[in-house]
Amino acid sequence: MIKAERQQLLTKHIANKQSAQLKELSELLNVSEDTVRRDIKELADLGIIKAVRGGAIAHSPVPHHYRERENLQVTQKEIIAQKAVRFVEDGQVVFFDGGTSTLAVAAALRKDIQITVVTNSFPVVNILEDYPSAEVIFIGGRLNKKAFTTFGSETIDAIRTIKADISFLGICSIDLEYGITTRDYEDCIIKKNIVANAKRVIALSTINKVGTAEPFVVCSVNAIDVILTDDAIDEKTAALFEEQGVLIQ
Amino acid sequence: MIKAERQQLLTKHIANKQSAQLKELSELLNVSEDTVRRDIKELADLGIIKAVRGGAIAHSPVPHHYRERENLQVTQKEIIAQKAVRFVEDGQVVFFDGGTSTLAVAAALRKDIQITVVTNSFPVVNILEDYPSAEVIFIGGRLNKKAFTTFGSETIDAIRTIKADISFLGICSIDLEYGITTRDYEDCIIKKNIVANAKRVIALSTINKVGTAEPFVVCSVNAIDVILTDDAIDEKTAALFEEQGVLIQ
DNA sequence: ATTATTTTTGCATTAAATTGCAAGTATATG
DNA sequence: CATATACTTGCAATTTAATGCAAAAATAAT
Repeated sequence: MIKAERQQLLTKHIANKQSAQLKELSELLNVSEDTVRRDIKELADLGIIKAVRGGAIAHSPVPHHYRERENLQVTQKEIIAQKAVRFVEDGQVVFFDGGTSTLAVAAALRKDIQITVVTNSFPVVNILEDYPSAEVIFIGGRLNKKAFTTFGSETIDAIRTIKADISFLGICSIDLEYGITTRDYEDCIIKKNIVANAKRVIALSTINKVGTAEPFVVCSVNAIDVILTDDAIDEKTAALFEEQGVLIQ
Repeated sequence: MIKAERQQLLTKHIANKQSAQLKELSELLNVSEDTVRRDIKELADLGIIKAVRGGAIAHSPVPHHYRERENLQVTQKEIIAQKAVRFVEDGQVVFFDGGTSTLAVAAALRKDIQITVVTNSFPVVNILEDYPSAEVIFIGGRLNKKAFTTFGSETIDAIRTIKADISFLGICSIDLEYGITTRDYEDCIIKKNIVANAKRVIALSTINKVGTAEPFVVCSVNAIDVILTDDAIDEKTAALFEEQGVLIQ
């Protein structure tokens, strides 16, 4: 049996049984437990199943709570957030996109800030509940249970009626040639409308997302006003971004 | 059985039974009480269940910060909620007003229910995030940081565009003569529009709210289809309500 | 076809995690 | 206060994971 075939079988088995042990898989696939372990690791790296001690389990369909994922790259996001809050001034209308980067920015705002926040992200609202002087406008729509945001035509319509002073945009991928791109279609449409309706767009991107591209195009690089990253970008690339009229920090 | 599988089982068991003791879990999972204790600790650290002396209990479906007001009348609200869920059927569009009574109803829905929920209440969304088959439409607007709901003209506009099969209305005060009334003006406007746009209005009221009145009038009693209370109402009053075409339970 | 190169696989060794037990400590309950 | 119950801690036995290495298989190059 070829490796790919074996891994397909393994995946299917996990999908049916929800979980499986090394020994059981080793017997089923007629290979050593080491090989099963390696297969599991490969499939887990691709996000297809989840490797656990003793075997593998199916990926949980819905995350328990969005706070779980908040822990990824906390320090990098903190760096970006500190850069970002300097752009926010009292009296402004500020839009927060979904995602953990923008969430970190919201959490980094000083408690007494007097701004109007517009968002379609439930986690952002959770943070800002405790900010007495921040007026919060929530953009309604259909609930995305994975991202904890709203989406759909109502959301789009609402975004179009508000022209924010600053819009913080969480970035999936950004590239000089391809612009800003996302993996998710609905997310792309939302971001497109955010960009189109903001006076100033500030994109938040960890350095490893720079120079990558995804299927759905949000906008070209020159539609962005500022890009904030967690680390210094090499001078050559920085110059190329600045040629496009983008401030990169 | 591998650890991950065992912990999944434990989680499920707690979710069903709401609580469990060490011995019981030890027998169910065929491991020592020490191991159960360690599993509980791990799951508790992830926030999935809550460890207590002697075993574990389910996390309250309502997040902590919403719970301040929940202290009072939990059992009464549970009684109302159990009455309420019987009115909900798969395929319906159901509106949930803000407030703890309606929240209790949302929490009492069975996990696999297939309905479309419309609400302007953040706590309701928090509950329904874990309901895989429930489509959730959130009504946007300005954030009310005390009630954790949205309000304002956008909210009203959105409510007007949706005609729910059932609307659950949390009641401040209800009286045969004065009808349904509230203390808060904005809340009154919201409720007014909910009542005007629902096919069937189910009002939720603890018995002590019957026969009281507040400044702002939502609607007269005959605009309500059903009133659910936590205790039997005296027959004379009940008859008077039923004269107005209201089913009272 | 033959050789070289890469990939895959299984095994041995080492490192790490899990588990149950026991002794001591803390907490509840009458 | 006394007693029972539950919790903590350390430890040893067992299981599982990671790593390096060599043989086998597959693939590419000649």
